[in-house]
Amino acid sequence: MAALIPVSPPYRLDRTLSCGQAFRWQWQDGTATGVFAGRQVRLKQEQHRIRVEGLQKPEQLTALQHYLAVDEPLRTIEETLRRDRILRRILPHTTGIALMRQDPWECLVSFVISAFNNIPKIELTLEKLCHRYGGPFPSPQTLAGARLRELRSCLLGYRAPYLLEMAKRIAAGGFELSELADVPYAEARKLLLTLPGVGHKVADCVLLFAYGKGEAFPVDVWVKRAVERWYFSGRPATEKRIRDAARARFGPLAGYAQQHLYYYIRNAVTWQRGNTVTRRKA
DNA sequence: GGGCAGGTGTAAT
DNA sequence: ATTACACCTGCC
Repeated sequence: MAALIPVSPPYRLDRTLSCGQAFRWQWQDGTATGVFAGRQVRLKQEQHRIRVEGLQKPEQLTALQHYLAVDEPLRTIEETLRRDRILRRILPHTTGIALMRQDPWECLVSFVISAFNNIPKIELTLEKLCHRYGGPFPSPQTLAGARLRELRSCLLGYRAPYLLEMAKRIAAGGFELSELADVPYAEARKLLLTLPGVGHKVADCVLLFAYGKGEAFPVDVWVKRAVERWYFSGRPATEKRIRDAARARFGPLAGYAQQHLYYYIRNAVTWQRGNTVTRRKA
């Protein structure tokens, strides 16, 4: 049984799902496959709507709409971003990206794993975690009861203790993820930084991709390169300087600016080198 | 086979 | 506040 989600331009499902904010959607033949609400789901955009296969209940569809952020005012957002002369040049290649509203716990785990790692292995690790601990995604309680050795067998490497300690703290009620939603960006960031394995970059990813805090500007190696090249005349700049500059320039749309810069520089490199992006085989 | 890959923790300045 | 260095492990 298929359902339809209406979308308005310039929303683009392909760019939204493959701009680095979510790791668990596989894309092939114009269709995205992934897990949502505990079910295998297939998504395909047909002009002004998204065809959804795999969901039964109306409330699951509503939740999916929320997750995909199809209601984001992208037209207005991109219009504002185009006032920046760099983004004005980039946007034709990146238009349609929406910041999703992911589950905070899943997002947190995903990006702790992402540190000093590569994308195929991050995806593989998440798959192994879900497979070994069952469910659509292992809860804090489940991971809190896991054995360190067992976690390591999911390719977590040195990150396994971080995940275990984080899960224990959250499961024991020592850190309430849901409460961060109402906490302002700066304070929520400080709180996230107290978790093991969470540094500036991961904290900003979670604040942006799960809590919708638009001031967040995650600086990874790619965004660093992009900002140095296009905003600092090719001069090296510290991570903090880059973040401060971004917040000053883009304010609450810093996160959107980051997504467009990231998506563009990653793909530009790919285009130059001739389609050598490493994607894990299905 | 050696180096690389979406940073973070730790120690020292 | 800023900087240097080690780090699991699969993959190219």
